[in-house]
Amino acid sequence: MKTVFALVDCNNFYASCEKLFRPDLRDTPVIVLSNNDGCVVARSREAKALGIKMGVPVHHIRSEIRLHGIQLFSSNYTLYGDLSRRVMTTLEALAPRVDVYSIDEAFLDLTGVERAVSLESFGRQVKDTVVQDTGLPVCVGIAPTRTLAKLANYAAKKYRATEGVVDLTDIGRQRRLMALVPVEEVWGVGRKLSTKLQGMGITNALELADADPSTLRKQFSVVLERTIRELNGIGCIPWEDVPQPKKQIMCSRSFGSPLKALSDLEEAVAQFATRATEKLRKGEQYAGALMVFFRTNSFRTDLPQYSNSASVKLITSTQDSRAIVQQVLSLLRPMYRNGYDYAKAGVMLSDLVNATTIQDDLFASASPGEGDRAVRLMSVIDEINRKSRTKVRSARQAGPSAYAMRREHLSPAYTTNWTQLPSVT
DNA sequence: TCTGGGGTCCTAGGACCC
DNA sequence: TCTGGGGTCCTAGGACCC
Repeated sequence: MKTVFALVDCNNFYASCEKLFRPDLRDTPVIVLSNNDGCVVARSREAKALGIKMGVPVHHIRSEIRLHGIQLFSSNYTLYGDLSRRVMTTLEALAPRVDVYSIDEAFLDLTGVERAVSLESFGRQVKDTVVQDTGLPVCVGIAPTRTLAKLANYAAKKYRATEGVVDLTDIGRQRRLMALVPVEEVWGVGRKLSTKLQGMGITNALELADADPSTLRKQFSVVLERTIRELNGIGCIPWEDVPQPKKQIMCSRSFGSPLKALSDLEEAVAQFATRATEKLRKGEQYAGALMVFFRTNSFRTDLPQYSNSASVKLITSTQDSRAIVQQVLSLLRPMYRNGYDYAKAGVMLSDLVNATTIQDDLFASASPGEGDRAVRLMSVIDEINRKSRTKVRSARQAGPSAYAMRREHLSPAYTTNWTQLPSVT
């Protein structure tokens, strides 16, 4: 049976989430900002039409914001995460297999669907059901491979006549569309690669599809070879039946205002280490290595710059916040230099393993039972932190206000906090 | 004044071994 | 002038994704 994928992708996801609870903004241009209200990370249809670009620093577009009355929102990941779950739940009821690819998109397995109903009408059903259940608009691209489904979704978004659904299972249709799509729009072809490809005369998706895969593999990499095959309808990215465990966990932030003192940086990285370890325990994993980094603001070329990072392999894999915080701090201290404005820092946990593959430290001095006690302590802390507003934390972690993120345009937690439910008046 | 955060995969090149 | 060869493992960094 022919494999068929659908890619369902929410339209302007973060901006749509914000508009969902603000019907008064229905036709108003809306943009959502990154952490610290730094860059534009999402734009409503109206904001795109005004030429607001993805990723621009918000202070570069102050005049457009004033001129057009663009509404700003600080990113509200609690809200987006909750609405994302609702969308995915709806999709899981519609298709036998759903692969959640990111917060706002998922691949559906539509293999065999065609025997019951046309793919296009199934796509419309998906789109209508999601908007009915969640209020969020989506587009649906249908094709024999993931890369072509991405392309179909691109067309569904770009061409209004499609009404948000494109069935790209027909080869003639694939080729006609590919001839219209610039090569940089192909999934897996980024800025660097598209510049090089254009230099070779490959400017659209069709020219890439018709290029020789093994030649381009030698010149670039196996990734591009796979992309070419996928454009030709040969699937190279199969279904994963078991979700793959994470391989690394990152926690990093830019600071709302720069930090100078070692003690401030210590507080920050201790907090990142703690949060990263919480994620680790949530996935029931143990870290075998960790890395800490920090840096000044590289955009401030007028200021002295310094950045550094260090990593260490742990003798015993752990999920104990105290051990990880202690390691992170002992890496940080010798790298610290006085006299700089530090703008960002982070902690990365890697070499992640699950409990059954964990290897004990032959030379560990801990008495029997020590490990169990640590595990119990951590799970009690996690439980308290889940339930309570006042967090339990180690003495090293910063209090909530030490270097608070700028979030001047934050919307309420409409769906996850009883006190912030939307009200109808 | 002000420029995000969190991931994955692949490759090249060095270290080491016989 | 000529400077072994080939395998494995690991790491850092690049490129991509959303």
